[in-house]
Amino acid sequence: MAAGAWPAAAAAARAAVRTLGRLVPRTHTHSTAATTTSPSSPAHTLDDYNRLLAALARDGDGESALRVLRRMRHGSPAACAPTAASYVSAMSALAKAGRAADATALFDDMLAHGVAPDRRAYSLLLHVYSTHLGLPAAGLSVLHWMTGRGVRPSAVDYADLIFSFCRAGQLPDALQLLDEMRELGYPLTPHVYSPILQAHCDAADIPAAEALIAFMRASGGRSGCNPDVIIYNIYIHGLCRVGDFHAVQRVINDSVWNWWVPDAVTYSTYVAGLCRAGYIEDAFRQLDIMVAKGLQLTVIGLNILLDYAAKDVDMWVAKVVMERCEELGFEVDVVTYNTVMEHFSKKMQWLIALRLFTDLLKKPITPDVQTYNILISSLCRAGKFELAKFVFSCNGFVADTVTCNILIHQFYSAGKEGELGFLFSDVDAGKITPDTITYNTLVDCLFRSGRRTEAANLVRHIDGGYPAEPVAHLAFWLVTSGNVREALSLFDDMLVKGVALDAIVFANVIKAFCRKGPGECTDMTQLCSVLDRMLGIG
DNA sequence: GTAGGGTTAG
Repeated sequence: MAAGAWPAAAAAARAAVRTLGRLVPRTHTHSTAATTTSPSSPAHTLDDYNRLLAALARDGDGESALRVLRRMRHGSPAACAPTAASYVSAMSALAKAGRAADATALFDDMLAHGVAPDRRAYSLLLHVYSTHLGLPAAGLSVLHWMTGRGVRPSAVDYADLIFSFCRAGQLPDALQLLDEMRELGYPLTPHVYSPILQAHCDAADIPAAEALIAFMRASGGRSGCNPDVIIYNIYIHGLCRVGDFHAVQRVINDSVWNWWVPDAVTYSTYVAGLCRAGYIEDAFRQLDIMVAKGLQLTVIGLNILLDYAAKDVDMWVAKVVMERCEELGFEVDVVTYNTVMEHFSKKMQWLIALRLFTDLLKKPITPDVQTYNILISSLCRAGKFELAKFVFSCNGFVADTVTCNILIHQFYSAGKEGELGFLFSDVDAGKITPDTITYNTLVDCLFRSGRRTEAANLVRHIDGGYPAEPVAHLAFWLVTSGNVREALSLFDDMLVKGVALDAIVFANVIKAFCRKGPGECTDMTQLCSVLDRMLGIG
């Protein structure tokens, strides 16, 4: 699907660029010449621009879309002023490029340039607010706004909002919109109901899920909203989560009477649920049943099965099952390899993990960052630090924060922190951005290797000073190592700098005191006085 | 609109 769409989009973009190449002035200095040579057909030119923008939207190339838009505004001929359609494409390109906030800014830009938004523009703005930015309330105000301006929202707009309210945990708002849709005569499809059902299932509220499905069935006749296979799959997943496998079996048994046919996802969900609950044998039994029905386990189902089979039964099962799946022509993807490699890595079987990695390279599967991180972690755990460094420096591998965290932890644990230069040079160059876990790990490592002052200095300077989690780690270590006075002066210093003590710091101080050993009474007294000082009441 | 994977914690 995606594989076909991309070349098509790229071809469309290329075609549009070719067309524009003839019509658009190449540089501003030659604009006069270009204007004279180009046929003066502004309508045609605008159409070409919009076709180009549409192609860029499909490609998610926000930067180029903005460039094209600028060119339309400032380049000549002036007749190419962007229309609502141009803005919609550019917004869509930005949203696809992960620049949702820029997309909403572009909508304002459109208004500022006196271009009236059309229905698509409103819908896209609503979509970006609700789905991309996770701000359903803002999306809802777009809905009211467009309604007020006489633009009737589509059923998709409502579905967008319902989905986004559900995801934000605001179920009552979603239900209210559903009512509104019904009152206004919009068609209610399973698509609209599914996020609501999902929300009930996520909350393990099975009675509510059942009520919703019963309601759909009851209203099914005329408006044609019988629950479909996806609805039942969501429900079955919910039943699996609460461990009611009898109900799962019943729902599947009753499927014929309820006009739906269980598919590969139904059974994969069932099998995965059984695995998660520890019923591995039942899982394999259902696997047989589904295969007998001509259904294949989906990749995701397979990956979950492998995950749990390896954990609970025997790690060799994972490798055998995976090889068997490949023989049977089941789809196997990078996650499958990562899952199995991780198990062998955790069991200290670095050679097998490495072997799986080389197998993967021979297949049309591309390893991702996680694959490399699992491999690096596995090699470090086995003490193969040179090999880990080699993998790190392999062509085509781009290390991320997790790589960094793994390496710091493992090299410090082995007393090899002196060899981390290769990593820190990438961090300094801005190729890798440290996160909270990086700093927590560094604090732990520095402290354990006896570099207490360095740990304290680090915490004082990162992220503008004293971020909560690293402070909590430092406090834990100071207390457990008996340096309570240093912990107190750390808190004093934070107070002076106006940094409040996060709850997690309190939690860690208490944990540290409780762990210090059997001298509970004296410790408890000291703990109380430390807490008083922290609260500023001592 | 349906299931899945990597790092720290003493």
